[in-house]
Amino acid sequence: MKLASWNVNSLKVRLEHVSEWLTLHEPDLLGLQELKLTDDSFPLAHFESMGYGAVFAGQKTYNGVAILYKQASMPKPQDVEINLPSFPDEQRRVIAATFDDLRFVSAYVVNGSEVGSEKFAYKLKWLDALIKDLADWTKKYPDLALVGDFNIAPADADVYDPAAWDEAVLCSPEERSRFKSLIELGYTDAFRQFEQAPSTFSWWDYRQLGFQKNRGLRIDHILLSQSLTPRLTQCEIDRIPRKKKQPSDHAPIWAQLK
DNA sequence: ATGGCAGGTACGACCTGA
Repeated sequence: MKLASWNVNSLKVRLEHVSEWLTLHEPDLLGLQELKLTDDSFPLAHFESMGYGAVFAGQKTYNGVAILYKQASMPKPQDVEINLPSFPDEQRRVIAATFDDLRFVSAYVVNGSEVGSEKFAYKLKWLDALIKDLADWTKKYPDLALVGDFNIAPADADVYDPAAWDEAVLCSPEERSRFKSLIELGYTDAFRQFEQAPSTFSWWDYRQLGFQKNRGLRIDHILLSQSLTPRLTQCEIDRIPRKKKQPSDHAPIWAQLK
């Protein structure tokens, strides 16, 4: 089974890229973030014509998350949940669904703007709620995959210039300690279970040739619960879509489970 | 310290992203 995640930065603009990637990789489950569209504009019929079903939670202009599932291999999603149960929010940042015994969560963690800002405080509170709710979910659903844009680079190895990003947003000790709390619930950072090329990132700034110079961060992750981890056989970040014309600033990440 | 690039909203200029 192949699980994947991609922050598409507008599904409307990226629909062709997503469709090409689905055709090429045929993931069983794909979590999407930053749809930037309302539910009435979600291209459900298009995905269905490609053999994918979807559950989604969008809003105007910002945020928005979805789960695509391959209809040939996956049952209909059960117990669809939107947002964090312990954090009522207008912003659509989480969608979760169960496929057989697998709980799959697609999350778009708050960016946080700048360390010390109001948005940063909101990010930390949001992450505290995620830690609490993930603990509860894990009891209920032992086989759980949490995928998405975490907006946290867990370690200096996940940053092109750790000195320049020292204690900056996405890299601060407050954010990293919360990422660690997620891991300490028994989760595995799937990407780090394998030997990886140094300086492998999942996001690059559009400006100043960020991608061409590989000035990036690894902030998109696939976390697997303890019972799921032994099934993990491969995890890759796919840079190819980032090379296309009019790309998302994020690359997709995928994991293979046996 | 600032701005640079991109998308959305809405049609000028600003907000947000990371």
